[in-house]
Amino acid sequence: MRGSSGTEGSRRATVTDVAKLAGVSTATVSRVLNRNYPVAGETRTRVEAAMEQLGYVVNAHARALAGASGRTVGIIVHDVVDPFYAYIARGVEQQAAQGDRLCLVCSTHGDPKRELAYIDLMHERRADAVIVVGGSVADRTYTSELARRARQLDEGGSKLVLCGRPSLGDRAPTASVEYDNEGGAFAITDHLLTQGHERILYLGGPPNLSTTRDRLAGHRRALELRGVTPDPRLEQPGAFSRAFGWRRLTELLKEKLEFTAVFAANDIVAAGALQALEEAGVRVPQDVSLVGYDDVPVAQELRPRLTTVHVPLEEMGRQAVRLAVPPGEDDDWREPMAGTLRLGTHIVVRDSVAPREQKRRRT
Amino acid sequence: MRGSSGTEGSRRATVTDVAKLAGVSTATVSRVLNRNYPVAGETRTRVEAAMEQLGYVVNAHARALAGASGRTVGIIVHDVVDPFYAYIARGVEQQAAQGDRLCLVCSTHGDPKRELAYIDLMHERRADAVIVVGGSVADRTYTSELARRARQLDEGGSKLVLCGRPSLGDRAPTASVEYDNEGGAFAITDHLLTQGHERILYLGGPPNLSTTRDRLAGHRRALELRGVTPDPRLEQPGAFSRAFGWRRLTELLKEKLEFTAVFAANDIVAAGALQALEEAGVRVPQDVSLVGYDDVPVAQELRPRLTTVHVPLEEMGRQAVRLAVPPGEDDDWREPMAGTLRLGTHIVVRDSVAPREQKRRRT
DNA sequence: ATGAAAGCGCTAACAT
DNA sequence: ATGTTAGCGCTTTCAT
Repeated sequence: MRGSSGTEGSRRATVTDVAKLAGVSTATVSRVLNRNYPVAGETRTRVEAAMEQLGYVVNAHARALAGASGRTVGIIVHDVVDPFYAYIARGVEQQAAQGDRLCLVCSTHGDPKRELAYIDLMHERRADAVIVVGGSVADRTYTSELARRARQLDEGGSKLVLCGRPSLGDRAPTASVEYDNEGGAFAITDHLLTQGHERILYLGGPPNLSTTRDRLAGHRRALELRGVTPDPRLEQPGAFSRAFGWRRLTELLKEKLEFTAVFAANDIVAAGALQALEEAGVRVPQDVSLVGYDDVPVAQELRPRLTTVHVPLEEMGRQAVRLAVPPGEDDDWREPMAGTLRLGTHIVVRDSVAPREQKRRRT
Repeated sequence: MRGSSGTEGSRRATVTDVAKLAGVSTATVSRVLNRNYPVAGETRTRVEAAMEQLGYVVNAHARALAGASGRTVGIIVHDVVDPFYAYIARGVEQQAAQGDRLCLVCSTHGDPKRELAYIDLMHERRADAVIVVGGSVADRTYTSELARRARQLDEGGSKLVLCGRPSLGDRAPTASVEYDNEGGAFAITDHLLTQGHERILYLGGPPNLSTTRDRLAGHRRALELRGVTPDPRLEQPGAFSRAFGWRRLTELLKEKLEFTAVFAANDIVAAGALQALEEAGVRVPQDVSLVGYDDVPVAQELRPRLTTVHVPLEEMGRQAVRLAVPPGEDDDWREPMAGTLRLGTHIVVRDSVAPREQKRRRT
């Protein structure tokens, strides 16, 4: 077998090779490639045969350099295996594919520096859009760096899209897809309140992340509205991980902190919390009620099935792409959609919440 | 704010602009960009200042066209939200990032035609490696199309990597990372057999997929070795979805099919099966034992916690990249690793299997 | 240490 | 309908 490792023999075929073999000009080859211009049927056949014979594969770099779009959208997440991000990524990918685009995907693992670096990398690739997903840290220099990139991208005709985080305001030309994070938190805390719970432990989520701040804000607003005085001990942010949920709650249980319900910052944290409760012999929901956030599939696998807030993850991903690139099949340049979008959330009631009255073991 | 939408005003800055502003040649700009060649400190500073001032962002397409690698690896999965693929993707991404590469990711949703089309798209992008993940269908023309692409890629100095599927043999120049699929299935069926189960229902997995065939093969081998006659009614492939697991098992239960254990084709199917069992009032593991495959996180959330086969997903992803591109930090061209790799699997015993003797409700 | 110039493979005017 | 040609933005000999 030939060419078993790159450096020898047959160079890749180019339009010139194809043109030569087919006895036409490179322009003609380009035309059959792009089906944009009339080409005689017989010529087309000849060119296609030549391509086939040469195993010709068009060079997207050359094409992009010559003026065409790179047909790429970039997406930057914390972690591709986290279902929150995975579902958004799925929406992005789906919508991108519909516009005949490929996705560049990368993970920052929560490091804002990496996020900025990846934006640059994607800009270098001339992505049509760069979508940064998930909460952002509240940090002056980070924010202004981000804004700077938004401007750079925009000047080059690309778009920075914020997905699931607050807009940068008019400080920068971005599109953004948000969801009613605060509202969802309000609603589910209210749900707990309605069931008679007042000592609600808020557990998990990086304290500096916009996501956490918004959820916490909704939580507090609900508390206030019912005249429940917030207890700082009951606010225990930390991380968005199962391990954190388990560990912190285990400690808290050991410390005999009093609460009748747990509001986990997301479903993953809830899974960890549930394990901690289970191990401590605390029954859910009879002894303690538990809710999560996001409504990712694991919520349905937990026992009891988790009451949580549904977030339209996949839809957010799709909209993020729509906001930045023309949705049509072909290359038509009808302007992309609006500049900012806010999707709704709603609570999904399952089996992890019970009225406070049923409890016996805790206050 | 300027340039709010592409088509107007300031074109993107190029090396030429930078060179002009810094009062040097484009060659010099290129040199400071790549840090490959000596450049006077003072010159470098001046060039960097110019870049900063112009908001210069190098064009990766031009760079790639001029001969550099595109620093991209492509990965093709069935679905990015399926944890089996997500974890492999994570490994790929991680290893790619280590080599300073970005990942192109796309989903076929199980359609081989799309898979082939995506390979082409990635080839057009001149990806250093194209990694196709997951089982493959047994289809003559598909296989030869795949082989053809492997050859094309190889001639161009890229590599097609098969991850989690059988190699194409010497029909084509590919690298491949497999895992002991058959062995894992053998082991877990044997585990069931050891507990006294003989009527084991194999549930789920597309029948035409290599993954299913291998798992089923291991399952049958274990059965044979113990002299258990296989009952065709007990082999119920179908799909790799929770919905399938639930639906099919619900039907089977209704038909009073007799079995004392269920071997779900993967953990997701197991989740569906567990729900069906639960709804039918069948206790797991007292009445029926249940096992899965893959050992993805949901296995630990199910109640009872699922006994399953661990597959080194992330590691597979990492190795897939190593096989195709030089692992080093920098561009050194020490040859990539071996051509084919087979990783081990092992069973993880949790709480979803009990000895047959304990049962009362079913034979 | 730096500059000049020749491409890399393709597309898009502009001719014919 | 098809051919000619001039770039796109960068890297890279080859000079100096």
